[in-house]
Amino acid sequence: MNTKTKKHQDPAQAEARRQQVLTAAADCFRRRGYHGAGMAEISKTAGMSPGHIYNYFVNKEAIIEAIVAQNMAEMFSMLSAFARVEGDLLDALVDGADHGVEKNLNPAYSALQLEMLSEAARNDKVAALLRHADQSARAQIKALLTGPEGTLRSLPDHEVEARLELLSSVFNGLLVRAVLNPQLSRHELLLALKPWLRHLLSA
Amino acid sequence: MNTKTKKHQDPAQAEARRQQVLTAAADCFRRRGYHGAGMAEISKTAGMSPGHIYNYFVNKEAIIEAIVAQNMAEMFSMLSAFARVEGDLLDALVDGADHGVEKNLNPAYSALQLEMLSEAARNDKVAALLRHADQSARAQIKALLTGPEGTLRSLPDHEVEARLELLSSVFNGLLVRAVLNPQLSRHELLLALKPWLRHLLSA
Amino acid sequence: MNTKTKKHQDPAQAEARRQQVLTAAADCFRRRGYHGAGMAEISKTAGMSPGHIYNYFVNKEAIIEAIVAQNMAEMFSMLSAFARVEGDLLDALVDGADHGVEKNLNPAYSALQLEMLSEAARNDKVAALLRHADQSARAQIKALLTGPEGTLRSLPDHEVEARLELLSSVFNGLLVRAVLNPQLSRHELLLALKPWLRHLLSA
Amino acid sequence: MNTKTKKHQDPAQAEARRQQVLTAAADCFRRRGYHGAGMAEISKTAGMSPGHIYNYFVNKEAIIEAIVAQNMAEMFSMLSAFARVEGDLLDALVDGADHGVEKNLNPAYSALQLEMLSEAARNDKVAALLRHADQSARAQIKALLTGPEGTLRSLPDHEVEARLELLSSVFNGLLVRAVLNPQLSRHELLLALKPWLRHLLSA
DNA sequence: CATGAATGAGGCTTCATTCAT
DNA sequence: GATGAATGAAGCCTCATTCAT
Repeated sequence: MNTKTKKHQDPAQAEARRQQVLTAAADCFRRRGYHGAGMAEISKTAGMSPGHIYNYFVNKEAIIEAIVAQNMAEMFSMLSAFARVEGDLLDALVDGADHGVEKNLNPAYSALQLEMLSEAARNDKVAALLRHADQSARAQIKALLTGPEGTLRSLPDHEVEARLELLSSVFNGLLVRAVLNPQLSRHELLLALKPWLRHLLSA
Repeated sequence: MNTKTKKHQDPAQAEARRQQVLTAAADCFRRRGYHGAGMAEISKTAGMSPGHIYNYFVNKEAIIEAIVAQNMAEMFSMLSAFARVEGDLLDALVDGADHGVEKNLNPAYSALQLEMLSEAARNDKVAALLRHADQSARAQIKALLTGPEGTLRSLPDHEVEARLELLSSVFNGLLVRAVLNPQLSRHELLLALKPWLRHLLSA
Repeated sequence: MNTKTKKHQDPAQAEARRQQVLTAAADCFRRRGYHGAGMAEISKTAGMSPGHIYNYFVNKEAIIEAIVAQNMAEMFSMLSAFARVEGDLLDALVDGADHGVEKNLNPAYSALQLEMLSEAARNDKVAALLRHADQSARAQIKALLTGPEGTLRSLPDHEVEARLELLSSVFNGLLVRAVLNPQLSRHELLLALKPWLRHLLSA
Repeated sequence: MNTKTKKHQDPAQAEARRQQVLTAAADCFRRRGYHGAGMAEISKTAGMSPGHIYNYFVNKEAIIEAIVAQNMAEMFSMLSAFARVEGDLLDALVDGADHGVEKNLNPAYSALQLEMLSEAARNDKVAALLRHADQSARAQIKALLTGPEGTLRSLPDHEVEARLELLSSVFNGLLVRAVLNPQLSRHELLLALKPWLRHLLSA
């Protein structure tokens, strides 16, 4: 519903402009934080006037909401890929860890994600979006693991839930690790992570 | 060096005042976030005038730095307790998970911690403090686990490091889970967490 | 001179467009006030693009000026009607009070009129137009009343002027009453007004 | 309730500051209109920083509301004076016309009043205040005129109401006359007004 | 003629910080 | 030590106006 606040004559170009703003804003939020980044800076980064941004977003808040929504969509499509995987699901998931670690440890990604998380503490809309994204992601993985060929199909629900929570916790934790230990070696972490992951995702 | 920027006549009372501010500020930051909390609110919560706060802190920034430093000290003393534990260290650590989960899932704690983490992304001083705290904590646990009676004393260093990193990641991740899944059942999480923890901390 | 700042190919259509804008603008000014109404809203109401309005008016200010000028013309033609009246002039004037009361108490008319009056306090052009309109109107009535068959033809000029001023005052005051007492009963007001009016317009 | 948004240590000085702002704002509103006057100009006129104004008024709107309220109070106390008059009430009222004419024809007073009236068209709070003031004023006069010694005590209510409405209309109309005919001679107007007034206020 | 995307100055308001008392 | 009145820079946002198409 946010995507079409105003009707634009050329929706394609309008969408491009919207993206310009989102990209610029994400960049600014990473560098200065949500509160630290001013609309002036965002507009300069986006290569457009401050006033014009308001043709695409009603608010500064609407911008971070759109970024959250976009992140949500990306994660969704990433997870959907597993549903279409050929061969062993478990292997695919464990192999996917490489990508997950890389992504979450990326300082830019981590910074923006933490920014949104702390904004969630005082902005209910952002919180709701993030929670919805998280819940959907967990639901998707759960469906895979408890489906007809899922490795956890025989486990009681609460056990599955707890494991997913643990899984989420580790990957979410990497966002924090990216800040607290930037030198962290991805390689050695994965060496310890993968066996545990395989264990966690098996009955 | 921050503690004594100016000489106070009665250092004891001065320290008490400082604490008043820190407690009040931490409270406000939790509720409103670092940027959301104003000096006016902090000063009212602390029961002192806004102007007076500047006798103890040069900046609003200096306040959050002091809070970070304080958190560091607390974590330190908590970990030190394990060094003095009687009986099996592994049992003690695994049992300590209850407390760790409870603490990190606490919304107020989580909110403040995330606030500091995202502040770290753009405030080097805060980042340095947090990293130092994190490193010290890991070093302390590492010392316990690789000491003469440590369960991991026979493992290669990089393996120990990776496991500690994983351990940190899970607990740090709980800060995020507190936001994304506030209904999360501590009990069931612990049921899944403890066996894994025991495994991680054993050779 | 405002009407033809730029040459338009088809003057007839140009004039129609101008009217579209004036009608739309008057409507918006009534509902939102001069400052409250934006060019965007006016252009939408007028069914034309914001940019295009500037082909007919150099300014937003020019629009309200044109509205004032138009009002002036309307009042002129209304008063001219009395000059052509058959039968007793006094009766015609007193009967005209119905229409005058109705018009001035109309909230939409009153709102726009007050808007223009307060704009006049700081916009000399608007002030000049309004004064010219007022003066012309009074001159017209004066001519009627002091003409060969006028009821006031024997009174000294200053007395006539004072009575006209009083007359104007009452009707102008209705604009204010429309705001301050919207429930005001036209009927009962007229009952008290008409005798006085007849008295005022007789020697 | 507006008077005490925040507690001030020295209420006397606080009230003085409030008055400074009100006086300055009324001045600016007269010269530039409510929308035309910026907080910057008001603050400069009031001899205080823009930010500080917000210690006394939550809003720009609250300022005009306070001005309206103040006007209301003034009118109240003026009318109350008639209640305590010795001698003939009718004479007192008719004599009071001098003051009423002088006041309403004053360009500064008229400008501000018209500003508030047109603001009332789109600001319900302002409208409510103005209507309340007007109603109270009429009620006060009505009480005098229909009291035990009132000249209109024998008239039916609707007749009294209509006459008061007419009375209000004439004086309100002077606000408009001040704009439309600034040269208007007070003296000659009064000559025509007073007899009519005496007639209107007698049975 | 007509559009509407784009501009950017300026408006209201907040808030960390200072300083006279 | 302690206050809180006062500051003013900076933030978000609006809107009259322009101009490429």
